[in-house]
Formats: sequence, C-alpha cells, structure tokens
Amino acid sequence: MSIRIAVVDDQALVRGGFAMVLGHQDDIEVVAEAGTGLAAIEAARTHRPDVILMDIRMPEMDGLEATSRIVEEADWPVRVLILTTFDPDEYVYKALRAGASGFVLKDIPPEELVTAVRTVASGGALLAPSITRRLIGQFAERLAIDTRMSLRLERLTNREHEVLMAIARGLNNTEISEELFIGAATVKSHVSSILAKLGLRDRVQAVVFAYESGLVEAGDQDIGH
Amino acid sequence: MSIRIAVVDDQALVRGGFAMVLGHQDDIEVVAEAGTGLAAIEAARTHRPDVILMDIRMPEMDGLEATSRIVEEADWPVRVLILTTFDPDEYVYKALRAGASGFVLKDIPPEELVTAVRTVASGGALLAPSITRRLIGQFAERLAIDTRMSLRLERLTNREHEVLMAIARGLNNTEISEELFIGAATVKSHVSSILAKLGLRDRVQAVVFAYESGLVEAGDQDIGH
DNA sequence: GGGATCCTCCCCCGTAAGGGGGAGATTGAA
DNA sequence: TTCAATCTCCCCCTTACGGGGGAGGATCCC
Repeated sequence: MSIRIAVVDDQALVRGGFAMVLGHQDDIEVVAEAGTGLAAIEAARTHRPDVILMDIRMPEMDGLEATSRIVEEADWPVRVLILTTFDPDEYVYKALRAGASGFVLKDIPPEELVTAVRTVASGGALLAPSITRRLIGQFAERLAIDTRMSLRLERLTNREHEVLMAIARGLNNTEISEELFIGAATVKSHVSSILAKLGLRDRVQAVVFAYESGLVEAGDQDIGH
Repeated sequence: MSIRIAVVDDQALVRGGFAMVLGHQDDIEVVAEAGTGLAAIEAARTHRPDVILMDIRMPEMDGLEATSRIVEEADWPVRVLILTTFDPDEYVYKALRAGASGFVLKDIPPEELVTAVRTVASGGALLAPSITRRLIGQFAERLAIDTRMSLRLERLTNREHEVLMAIARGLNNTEISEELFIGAATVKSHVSSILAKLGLRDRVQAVVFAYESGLVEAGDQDIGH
C-alpha cells in the first residue's frame, strides 16, 4: 500500500523535480500534478491523494486558500505539506489554520523531503526547525506567564480563590453569595480582600487578572445566549 | 569548528550507543557523558557543550529539572535536546518551558538523530512528528475560535468595538473617555449599547465575553504591577 | 492562654455604573 | 430629499460596588 501523492507548484520544473524524487521511492506514487490552486482542488477531488505537496505562491488561488478548501471538503484523510521558498512568518499561522500538517522550506535535501512525506502520511506533523523554534518560543512564554502570576495567587485564601473564580464568570455579589451559601456582606469583604491583595481596583480588573494569569482560560465557560 | 555535545542518560548502554553514533560524525565531538541530572549540571559547567542530549527519567534529578537549571545559569548558547522513550503528553510542556530546543523519541534512526543535533546546534528547534501534530492542533483551534465568535461582534459599530476593547482591559468609563477623547456620558451610552446588543448585564460580563469570544487573548496585555 | 489566620457578618458612606429617555450633527444610502 | 445609522452629549434616577472600620467564632500553633 503505497502513499498516493499530489504535487502542486506553478513552476513546472520544480514540480517535476519533486515528483521525480518522490516517484522513485518504492512506497510513494505520484498520482497528480497541478500548477494552480484551482487545479489542485480539482486534482484532489479526482485522485483523492493521501498527501498533497503544496506551494504557496501560485496564480488562480494561492496554496493556503486551496489547502483550506481541500481540507474542508475532503471526506478522506488528506494531509497537506506546505512547501515554501522563504522563511514565512506571516504564512505559518494561516497555513496551520487552513489545516496543513507541515511546513517545510524548499531547500531541504531530497531524502528529508521523502521522510517528511512519510511522516505526514502516517499522521504526524512536521515544521521547519526555525518555525518550530518560534512556535516553541511562544508556547514557553505563555507557560511562563501562567506561573509568574500564580505566585500572586498564593496570597489568596481558599475562599477568596473561590470568590475570584466566581467573579471571573461574571457573577455579581448576590449571585456569588447564593452560590457559596454565604451572606452578601461576606462576599463583599472577600472581594475587597482580593482586590487589596492583588493590587486591583475593581472586579472588572479582577476578571482581566483571572484570564491573564491563566486562572481561567478562554473556552472554560459559556457566555453564549 | 565541530559541535561539542554532552550525552545524558542513566543507562550506560543507551548513553554509549548515542555517543558512539554521534562521535563517528566528523562535525560532532562528544565532550561529556552523565548518568544523572546532577552530573549533567556539573558536566555542563565544566565542558560547556553546544548541545546536550538529555534523557528525562533519571535518578538524582530528572532531565527536565536539570534542563531548566542548566539553561538558566548558562552564559553560553546551550541547546538541550530531550530524548524520551514514550510519547510524553505531560512532559512536553514542562520541557518546552524548561528551555529545551527539541523533543524526539528514542526510536528515531541514527541518521535522524544526527541531523536533529545539527539542527538544534544551528539554532533551530525540532519536535517529534506526533508532538508537532498536537501543538499545531492546539494552535489551529485557538485561531479558529477567534473567528467563530466574531459573528456576534459584527453587530457592534466601530466605536462600540473600541469601547469594548477598552473595557476588556479593565478601564472604567472615565479612563475610556480620556483614551478616546470623548465625554464620559458618551462612553456610558456606548457601554449601554454594547451590553444591550450582546445581551450582557454589566461590564464584568463584557470582559468575560471579550475573552471567551477570542476578541482578546490571554497574553495580549499587562495586568502586572 | 495568647496570637494568628480565616470565615463570617454588620454599619456607614461616597461614587461609579447602568437604565430610561431625549437630542443635535454627520454621513451615506435609497 | 428623506431616512437610517452612527457618534456625540445631556438629565434623572436607582442600585451595585467598594472603602473604612469593626466584631464574633473557629482552628491551629507556639
């Protein structure tokens, strides 16, 4: 069972080169080639490849848009590996969001391209090292903020912590008092204590703090009506 | 100028294997080996390697803790490549936060290990495909949420949008009026309009909405004092 | 026993917040 | 031109909020 692959690039030479390299592998079969985004979509529909090697800059719909559409309408597990010439700060996020499984630069040696294809075909994902570095950097920074803030949270007592969580859900003092089975006056004094300890002015800033500190995360709750 | 590397693993056989593979490369020189986290720190101080191959599970301080300390105290550009046996959901985040430049599974073929070392040595980063997949997945999901909720936001006018953003930063009406160069009364009517359109009770819930809808994201702002 | 901390609740008071309702100016589309 | 939307600002009114300050009971520790 070989890997069925489509190569999409507007430059015939480049496209041919990639197809050549990949076609020579025993476990890889190039089933389609395309020179535009639209042609890529059409080819994907017709040949249902396992992996699509996709260039970004192309006439008639770029690779990102094409990726997005293909992934969306595909009813089989298609993986898209984005191939690009430059280190593409801006494109990365769009590509990941479009549903790409990988993002590699065109200057990689042929054998690495082959392993990259095998990797995404088997369900993995793969990014160029420099991109991975940025992604990790952002991630690490976020995690660092999470703990930096939690130091300040240690000053809060258990009860205050509960009240803060309730505030962060948008409840007013009355609702909090009902939820915690305590008097409204008690909630007020807890709130005051929280604001004093955290150096905040009002409950609005408390909500901001709760989110920024990672105490609550977007997606945890439902504000929808 | 060859890459100076340290190999850290508590199993002497494994350690020796990696050292052997890497040492045979012309551009790689194994300058130290260690069997514990503490020994790794000591070895890093003494030999100042460019890259450290680090196991996680070890006696006398695990690899994550050791990584964290080494990266923190190092005054030279040291890169740590984490090597682990299993697919390590929980470890990844700790490792990235500890400052690791890569995270690969021990079952990779030798030649890939070599390229991995070269990659991190040259400032790149590298993750096992399955891990990359998760990272991308999380990222894409976040980006998707951003646009999902923006439908409701379309009901808001530009000015209301600005006011909402200001509210989400914890500002009160007076501060918002100063920031937007309009009267406090105007801000009040904007706020009322926002609350009515979004079906919210007060500005506290507006902040919650702003975060939950992805209008603002944790990390965008500074609540620190 | 005496502190210390925490949770509970009380009173007073000033103010920011939000609802209701209205109004003038500008802009752009019908 | 007329109409709708937007942005601006005003008044009145009620309420929730937060500060200041205090106090009783529980628990834990020295």
